[in-house]
Amino acid sequence: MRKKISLKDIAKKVGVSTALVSYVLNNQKEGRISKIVAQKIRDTAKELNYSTNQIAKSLKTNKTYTIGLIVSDISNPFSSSLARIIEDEAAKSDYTVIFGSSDENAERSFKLINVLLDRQVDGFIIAFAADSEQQINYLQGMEIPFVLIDRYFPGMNVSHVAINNYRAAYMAVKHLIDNGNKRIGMVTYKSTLVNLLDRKKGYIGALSDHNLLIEEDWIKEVGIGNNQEEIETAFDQLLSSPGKVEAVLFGSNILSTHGLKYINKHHIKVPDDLAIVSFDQSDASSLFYAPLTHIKQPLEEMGQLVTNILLQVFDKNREITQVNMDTDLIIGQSSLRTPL
Amino acid sequence: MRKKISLKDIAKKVGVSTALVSYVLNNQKEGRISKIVAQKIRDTAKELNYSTNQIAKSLKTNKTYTIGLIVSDISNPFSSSLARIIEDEAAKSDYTVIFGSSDENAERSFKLINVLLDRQVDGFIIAFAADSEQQINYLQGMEIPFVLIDRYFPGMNVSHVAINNYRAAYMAVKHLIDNGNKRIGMVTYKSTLVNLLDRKKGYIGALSDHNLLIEEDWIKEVGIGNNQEEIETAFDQLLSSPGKVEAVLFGSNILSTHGLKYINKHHIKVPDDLAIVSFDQSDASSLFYAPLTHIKQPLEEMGQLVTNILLQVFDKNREITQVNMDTDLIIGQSSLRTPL
DNA sequence: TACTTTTGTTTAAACGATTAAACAACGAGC
DNA sequence: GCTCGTTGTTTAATCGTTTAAACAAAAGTA
Repeated sequence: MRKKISLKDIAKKVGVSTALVSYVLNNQKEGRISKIVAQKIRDTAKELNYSTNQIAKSLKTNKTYTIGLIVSDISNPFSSSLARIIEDEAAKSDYTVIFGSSDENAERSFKLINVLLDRQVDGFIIAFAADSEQQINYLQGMEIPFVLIDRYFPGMNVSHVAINNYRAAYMAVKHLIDNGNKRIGMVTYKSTLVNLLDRKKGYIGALSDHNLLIEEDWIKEVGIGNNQEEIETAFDQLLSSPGKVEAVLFGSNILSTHGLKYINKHHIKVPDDLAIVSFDQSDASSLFYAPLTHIKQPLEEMGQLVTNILLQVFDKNREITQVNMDTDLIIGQSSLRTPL
Repeated sequence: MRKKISLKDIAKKVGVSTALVSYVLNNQKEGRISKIVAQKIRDTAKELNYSTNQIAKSLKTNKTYTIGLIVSDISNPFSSSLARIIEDEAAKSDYTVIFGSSDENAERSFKLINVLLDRQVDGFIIAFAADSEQQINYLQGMEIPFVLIDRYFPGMNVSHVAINNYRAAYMAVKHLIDNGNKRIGMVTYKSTLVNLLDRKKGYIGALSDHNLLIEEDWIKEVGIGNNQEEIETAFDQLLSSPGKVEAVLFGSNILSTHGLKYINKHHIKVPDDLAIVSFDQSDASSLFYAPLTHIKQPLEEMGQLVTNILLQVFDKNREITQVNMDTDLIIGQSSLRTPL
């Protein structure tokens, strides 16, 4: 790689000190610098196509204008959509984003954090895996700014942006109940992540408030690196009489995609044989014959908010902000049983 | 943010110079350094939880171990899958990835490149937008390593990893022809990108080699920031008699997703009323009632290869490597017309 | 005229690492 | 005892910026 033009090069060409060049190019000491020299410096900078070496600048200023983003898996649409929103929002304030995928693995996430710390990121936006409390303590110990996205850890005094999972699940199940379903199951992840537990609680809460049966067997939990197979057995069980469910709530878009595949394969009639509501949708669901009723997360707002909270922390606003946004329930055919 | 431990801190604590600490921690001057002191330095480094300030190291060594990745849109599954593969492959060699989305816009891409250059990335992996020849010249002028992914520009002496688009389209259309289709349309992007033009050429080549009609009106080109609407009118035209097509080739997974939505909405019978083949699939297509026949790009190999080519260039292997990989045609129901 | 201020610019240290070169102490060889 | 080579460590420059402080010259004030 050809060597880049430095302040020194400009200084030499104009015949001044690098300090003066730096002052001019950063618009500092305005009024103290002769207009003629300033203009000459600016012209030469442009002529030589100068641009700052951010590495050097960062070393001096201890600021990299870089945000570390740790998601579960960047190839997952939820993560990548978020990444795009964060990228755009960060760019507005001249920040760039370095990312890494943790695969819901606390150890991997810890490694990533350290790699990014060595690179002196100014702060983090993190979707922590389960059991990451000590990583939170670690980051707090270093006093490095960070904001959680999607996930939250009760009892930990940390900023986060997520949705109101209890309410979302509650509304979804209530909707199913309102539409005549009584035997309602849920397919979710086996996980100790509080956002997922809240979804389960919301599901149970709605059933309980409406005096409906809560059956252990109707809550199916699959592994996080979930495979179609696990979903298949879960469904085999949910749909086998006796104890067959009439409706099911999916805990994520990936789960519902797998579920819909099963449903397609076994020619189950939605919503008449089985009513469905899901957390999030995917491109996939738009192709399902019965448009999917789903909980819609305000991803755009969430991504922008989480970025801006982090930027505010950079500006020394050290308050803790914990936001659990409300979601909309988008009603499609998949949950609207044909009246008899 | 709490100040990080530096070499100086270790040096002071152990009572040696920073140089010695640096040598020890980098395993240099082995055999020259007393084992006792070396051990003491290592212990203290661990005790103080030292880790390198990459920014300082980069400034001195002029190497950031960072790869700039410019994709069309990180929230698009093709890009994000690729990003994940590149992330993993780069991590194996201790590189991190900074990304940006160009939105197929050459100007945006140019800005991104400069932002990443200021951050001293060691090289780029880029899916250039159309009309980016001068950006290629720009990068070559600075002698900064870069490799193109997915896209290529004939006549430019640049490394790239992509697929053999002509062959892929040719095989897809041949498959349709072999299955009895004669009136075959194509839905693609309006673009001067050579990879897309090659797809069109492959489509035309196959038709021509089999002495089939090539109708201008059967090639529908939609804008890149494509919307469902454009696809709808394209399909309205393709499927209106006279001149109705029997089969269609989609130029990308996004296009086919939109197309499948249309097909669902209008209750078109696939493959009997319309046979379909697509470039790439998505989660979406797996939910379509007729499993989608599609051209499968070897994304994993491509991502790994492009990363490794770049890493090789870093190691002063300055050869140009241009790879157009072969694709597989995955045959599903969507193209297999029921024999009469 | 002799000061203080203002204006315009330079000096030099610093950020945290790397690394060639210098240096000191010691043992070996003759 | 003198030189030389080896071993172990330090010195100091450097990467490209930033920035407080110093400085010099010109302008203002009394």
